[in-house]
Amino acid sequence: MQRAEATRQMGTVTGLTERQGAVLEEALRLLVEGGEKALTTAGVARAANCSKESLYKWFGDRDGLLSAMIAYQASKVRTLEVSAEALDAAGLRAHLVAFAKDLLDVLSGDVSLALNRLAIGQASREGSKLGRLLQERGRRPIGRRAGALLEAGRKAGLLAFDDADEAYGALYGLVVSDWHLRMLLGEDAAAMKMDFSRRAERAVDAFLALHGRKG
Amino acid sequence: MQRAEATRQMGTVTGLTERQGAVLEEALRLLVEGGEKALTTAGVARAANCSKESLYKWFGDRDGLLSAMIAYQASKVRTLEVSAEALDAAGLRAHLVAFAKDLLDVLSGDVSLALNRLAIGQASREGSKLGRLLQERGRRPIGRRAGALLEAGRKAGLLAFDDADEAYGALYGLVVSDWHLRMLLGEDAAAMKMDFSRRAERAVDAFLALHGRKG
DNA sequence: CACGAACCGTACCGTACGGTACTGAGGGCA
DNA sequence: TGCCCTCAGTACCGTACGGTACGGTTCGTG
Repeated sequence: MQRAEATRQMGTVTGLTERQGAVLEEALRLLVEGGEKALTTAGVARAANCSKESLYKWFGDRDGLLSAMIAYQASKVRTLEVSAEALDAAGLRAHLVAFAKDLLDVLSGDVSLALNRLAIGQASREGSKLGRLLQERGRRPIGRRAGALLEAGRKAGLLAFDDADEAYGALYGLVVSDWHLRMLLGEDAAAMKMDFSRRAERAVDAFLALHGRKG
Repeated sequence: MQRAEATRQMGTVTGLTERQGAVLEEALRLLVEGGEKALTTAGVARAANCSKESLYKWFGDRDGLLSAMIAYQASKVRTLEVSAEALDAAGLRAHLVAFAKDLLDVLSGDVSLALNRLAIGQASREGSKLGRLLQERGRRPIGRRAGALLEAGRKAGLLAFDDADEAYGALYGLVVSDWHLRMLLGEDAAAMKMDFSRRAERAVDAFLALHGRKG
């Protein structure tokens, strides 16, 4: 029974057993608490009550463990798809504000910050494998959600822009500005976190002033 | 004579001898080439033809060396002050575009990216001492230059905004968007670097559409 | 010339990490 | 019952790094 439970797959996507997911969970906890330096193979094994040998069997080597952590975390964050309902101006604004607030919440999350720091720290060597993984699994889904929303807004005659990527870039910049970098550099996220809603609304209003039709 | 030259101060600000500056230069080169992993005390000593003992005498410990590298690099980047001449609309736009292009150039520079990666990698532990140093020495001078420019634009009746910080945040976001993070994650900067001028102009035009007076 | 300060080169030490090998226990399966 | 597979726990190895100590050299100074 215990054996069967351990072998059962977590989800069809990840290809990990529940046991392995629990190990990755512990690894993420260690990373959030102490940074990359605290993420040693012996430490993960101890924290997760497993042997180093199992770690190497499951994930290959330390880099494999790091990649698995990113993939695992990305698999947990599900971006809700925008409903294709008919949009009016107020609905579009509400959707944009919700998107902006979600974006700020995700970027300021402990795990997100820790994984971004990890990938950035490794970006100089090894062809930035982790960086690409983080981009594909973390950033691109968010961009797709925003892209669909912007496209829907244009189809409904509420937005005007030539290049969807450029419009999304403007929205992203207005929402995030340099906050992400400042949080990555260690500025207290809690102090900045106040009033994400207000910030999201101001940014969306500015974006609509740029790309909204008939104000 | 050679001794006297070695003792001469580089600049009144840094408090470093030329020899020490040359050592930091080599350390920065190593950091840019191989990332933090390549920045070992033995490696710096070998590359700079100095002894590890001297390194520890001059900079205290490894963290002191890292801090000195940031301070040294910041002392080299001098932000040209905006001339307080009378501004017209075209002049303001030109100044803003120049600022935006400088900002993109600085952020995409090899040394800047390497130092940001270094500080971000260390942000989790030690209270992010390097991160704060990088903010104070690197980011704040740039912000002051932009702030002065925006204030001059408002005084000349060319710009309208309530909060200068918020206006600067919008300008920064429109110019940089997520490019800085993507470069930090290892995305090829050279491929993105094309057409910084064009990007700066589009961003400034958007900013002026938001905060410019009489368009 | 003699003394001392600064410094280079190198050898050295303790430690910590990544990765491997071994042992023993528990449970599925015939 | 006996076999086998998996895994936890631990001991082990090689390496690499931060930091320290020492011998030898150069150069300024009295």
